[in-house]
Amino acid sequence: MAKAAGVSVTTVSHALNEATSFRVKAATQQHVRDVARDLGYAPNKMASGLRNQRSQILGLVSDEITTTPYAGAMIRGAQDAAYDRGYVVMVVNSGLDSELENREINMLRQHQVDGVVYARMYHQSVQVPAELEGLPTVLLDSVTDDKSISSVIPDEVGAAETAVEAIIQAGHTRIGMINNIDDIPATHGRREGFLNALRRHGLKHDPRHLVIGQPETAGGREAALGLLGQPDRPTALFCFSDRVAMGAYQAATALGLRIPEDVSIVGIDNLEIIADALWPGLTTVALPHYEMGSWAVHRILDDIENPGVPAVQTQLDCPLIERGSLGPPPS
Amino acid sequence: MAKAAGVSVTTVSHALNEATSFRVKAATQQHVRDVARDLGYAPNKMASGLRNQRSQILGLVSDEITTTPYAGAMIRGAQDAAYDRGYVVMVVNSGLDSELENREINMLRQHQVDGVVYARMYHQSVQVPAELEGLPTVLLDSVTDDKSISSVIPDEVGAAETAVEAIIQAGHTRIGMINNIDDIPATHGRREGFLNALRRHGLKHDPRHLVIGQPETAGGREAALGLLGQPDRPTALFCFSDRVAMGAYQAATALGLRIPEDVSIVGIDNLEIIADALWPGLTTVALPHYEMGSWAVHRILDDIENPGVPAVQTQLDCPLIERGSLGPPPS
DNA sequence: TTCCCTTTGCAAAACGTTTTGTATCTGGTG
DNA sequence: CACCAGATACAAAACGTTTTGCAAAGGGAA
Repeated sequence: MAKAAGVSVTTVSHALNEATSFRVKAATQQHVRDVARDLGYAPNKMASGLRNQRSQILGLVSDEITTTPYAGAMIRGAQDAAYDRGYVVMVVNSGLDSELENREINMLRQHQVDGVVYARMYHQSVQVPAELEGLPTVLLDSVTDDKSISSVIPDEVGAAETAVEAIIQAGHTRIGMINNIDDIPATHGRREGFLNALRRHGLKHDPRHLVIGQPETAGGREAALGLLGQPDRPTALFCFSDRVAMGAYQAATALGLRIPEDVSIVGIDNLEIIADALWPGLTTVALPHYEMGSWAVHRILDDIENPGVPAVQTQLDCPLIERGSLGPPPS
Repeated sequence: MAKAAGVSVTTVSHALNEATSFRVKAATQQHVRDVARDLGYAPNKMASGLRNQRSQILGLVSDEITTTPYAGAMIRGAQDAAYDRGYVVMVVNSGLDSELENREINMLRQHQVDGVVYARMYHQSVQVPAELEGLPTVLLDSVTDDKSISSVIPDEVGAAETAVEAIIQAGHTRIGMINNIDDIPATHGRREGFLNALRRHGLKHDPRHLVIGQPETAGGREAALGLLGQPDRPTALFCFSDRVAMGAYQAATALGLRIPEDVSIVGIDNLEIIADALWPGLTTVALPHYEMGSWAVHRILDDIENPGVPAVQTQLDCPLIERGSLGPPPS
């Protein structure tokens, strides 16, 4: 490249780097750039990274990427954000094998990643592996006790409030909830949001209308069969997730109840492949996977470019996505 | 590191690299390794990559990663394979914007990736971008005219044959198919497999029982409503995809038909989130996304380590996954 | 003309490896 | 004792950048 343009490598570097281009005559700069374009020349990041002690690579380590459809949105959010700021993302996933996870983090370190996004596929509390010590780290869809580490999660309470507010606005007063049986943040947050919304509108909470089940379709089906089988059944069901809501659909169908004429159903996730496929479409609250991925990367780059900015724990909003499963209560 | 062990960097390199360790006394080698372990030292891949002209990084460029749940399995298959062979994967995706795609490929080049897996999220025919010229490339879930490029796709014909064979084994003779309306390889391959299986068993093909629709749940629902509404309705339905099959479930339910007692349904995809959630579970043929991702990476590494091996176009088998939607025909 | 300042370009060092060539030491052989 | 071969360790070069310091050239003022 240098010889092609007939100048020294120094000059090439100066000409190509905005910051130092004052060191070279405008005409020379133009010439160098022209030659570079003609040759399809682009600087070798391994060399510049070596010299600058900065690889412009971010690591993304996640757990089970396979079985969940959320992974795509998070990874894409992260990758888009990285691209916008001139970085690139190395993805690594290790299932639940922490031995493997450590070795993979070690590989990322060998590649001199400038920071790591430590992601979970559903909101949970984690222990940051010691291997990440000393590397800028941001938690994605997870939190930890150490408040010096930034994190981003969905606003679980707010999500549930949004869903239940919409149900109340539609006119319902007997509202049931099918919650998750697992002891995870989403379970508690969504329960709290559900109760908040009821309280805010002075609606009495009937404990028999709040049931728990396995957070899959089968669990939702069973729970909904119980809930909708009662004589004073709820006229609307707020479901822990879209998969649970799908079970509620099945239960309603089995009981001969039409949606939303006889019973309204609202979920959480906005899992398009399910929410769009149900008939009628499922009104639900979206979890901001893309946005969280993007936020995490921006945060880590802020940290890298400006070390020492204080850590922040964020919750992102969850918007209501209306399809057709929420209507007025039967009269 | 060198000074910590009290030897030269040369010796460190030789001691740590299996291949050249004969150059150093066994005792010294052990000592160097001990010190390295204590220090948590690991060689800088940017430096070794620069020296070796080999980054040990693979690029994975894909289209819409967001909206499809297949992405996770393909990426994980690729990443696992890469890890096993000491490589790491940079993921990049560009939607349908080929301008952006080119810039992202360019970034991969700057990072000196040793090869690129060019992936699509559903089986299709592609044009390999000129930017990849000169880089080892393998197509994942896609093919192109250029036979010098290796590729891996699902065996569409075989997948359909597997599904329809199973239906025939269960005793059905009047079998319908809901195919995709789009002109893509999967459409043609699955149609061919359907007809092959019928022919092989001497079953007459009734053209009215082969219909097409949008490849989503709504399309499947409409098509199935038509198919199952006829007096001489098929006793089993082979659906283009699991999403279409879900529509068929809805149609069957609407018509008061039980699955599988009144009508059997078989899909393609093994999209767990749907196939597991349907009630009863959907018997379907799995598309080997994980395996394809893995195959693509192994292929590209074979090519890198042993340049000049001839290209190969592969089709991977698609196994039947039995759940509960296939039974004997009503008597 | 002389001096000095500014502009423009280059040489050299450094980043952390790997590899090649060479020096030193050891021990065995003639 | 002299010599040589093998074993072992090190120095130096190279990979492709960025950055710093320096030199050459150009131009203005005295």
